[in-house]
Parts: sequence; structure tokens; C-alpha cells
Amino acid sequence: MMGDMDRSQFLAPALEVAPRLLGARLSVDSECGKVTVRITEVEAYHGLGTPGPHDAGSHARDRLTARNASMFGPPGHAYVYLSYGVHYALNLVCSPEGAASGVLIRAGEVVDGAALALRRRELGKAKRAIRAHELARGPGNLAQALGIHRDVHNGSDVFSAPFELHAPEVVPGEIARGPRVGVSGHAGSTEFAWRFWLTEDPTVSAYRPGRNVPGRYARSVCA
DNA sequence: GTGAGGATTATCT
DNA sequence: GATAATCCTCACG
Repeated sequence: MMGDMDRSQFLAPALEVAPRLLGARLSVDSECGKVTVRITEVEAYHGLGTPGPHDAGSHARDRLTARNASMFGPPGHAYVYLSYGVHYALNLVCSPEGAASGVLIRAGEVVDGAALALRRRELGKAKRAIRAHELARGPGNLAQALGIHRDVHNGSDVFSAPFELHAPEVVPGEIARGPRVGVSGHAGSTEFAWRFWLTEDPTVSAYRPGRNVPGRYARSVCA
């Protein structure tokens, strides 16, 4: 159940991998120093070549493109994209090379390098004071806290520098499951309850439904 | 070449 | 709750 975190785990479809990443520790090193988060919230996205229902919410739903190419690349590598022209988001690529799927890392608890993470967040915008549990809350904030940039990290191996990935040290606790955040159409409905988070963890981001989602006002479902 | 639409966040009402 | 910020990606002609 909680074996070593190695590359072979990422050969599976993202939907299987996603919940297993909860509680894992992810570090990103840089010339400024290292920041480590304990992953508390993730979402699975499938794509061409990965078994399961067609995922209309995925960047890799139709074809290989310049943007989504690393989702089709080797498992255990990073897929980084620019969201809304404003924020980077980090995914860990799953499925064998040639098939697309990935796990979006949506939130984490900063367990090391909090001072650097805070400095990066303050450089970003933030006039308001940032509390500890908000340092890496939400995919954009998490990427910023870790110092993720597309040009530097997209397509790189998560099992090599500057990344480190370690399996959960203890059973992470109760896992909740619900529809993905900000995904429009059926792909954002409870039919695609592909978001996983640690119940009651304060670092988990707020749920916000996408547009045109059936059952838009349903809060969330638990596993 | 052009235009619409984001796997978001912070801020304002 | 609503919206601006911001710019890349992709579809279309």
C-alpha cells in the first residue's frame, strides 16, 4: 500500500496514482535554496492513450500539441503550464510514454524552506499577510512557493535534481474525493470525482465549480 | 493573422 | 459574489 516512491508507480493511469501521492514530500532545489511540501491535494487528468472515459477537461484530450507534449512523455516527469496567463501549475506525468495522463499538484503543506516560500509569494503580489497554511494553497501558489517555472522545469525528471520525491512516511489520514476545481462541463461534474485531498487539512484549497457543470451546486462527495 | 478562452488568484463591493 | 489581471495556446480562415 505504501511502498517506495519510485518511477514505476507512475506507469499507472493518473487516476490510480493521484491518491497515492497524498502525504508524499516533494522538494525543489534552486540557487535560492530548497522548499519542501507535503502534498495535501491533487487532481487526476487523463488523455489520449490512457484507458478510461474520455476526459474533456484534459489538455491532452484530443492530440499531442506543443503545450501538452510532456504529458505524452516518460512517466515521473513534470508537466508545467501557464494558467490564465498568470500562474504556473505543476503536474506529475503518469502512464507509459506515448500515453497521456498526469496528476495536478493543487496544494501542499510547506514543511521546509518556509522563509524562501514566503519571500517568493511576497515577490509575486500579496499585500496581505500570508499565513503558513496559505503558502502553497492552490496550484498557482504552490508552484510559486516551490519556484516552479515552465522554462526550467517542464519535462524534467522528478527523480533527479532539482526535484526530490519521497513516499508518505506515515499513513496520511482520511482521504476525501470530489469533482475537480474550475473544470467546465461534464468533466467537472461528480461523474469525474478525480480530485483527492486530505480531509480537514487547512492547506487544501477552496472548491469552486467550473462553468456549465451539471450539478454545479453540489458541494463534494466523499469516498 | 486573429480571436476566444482558460486545470487561477487577489481584490473590491 | 464578481471581476480584473495577463498571455499563451489552439482553432479557424
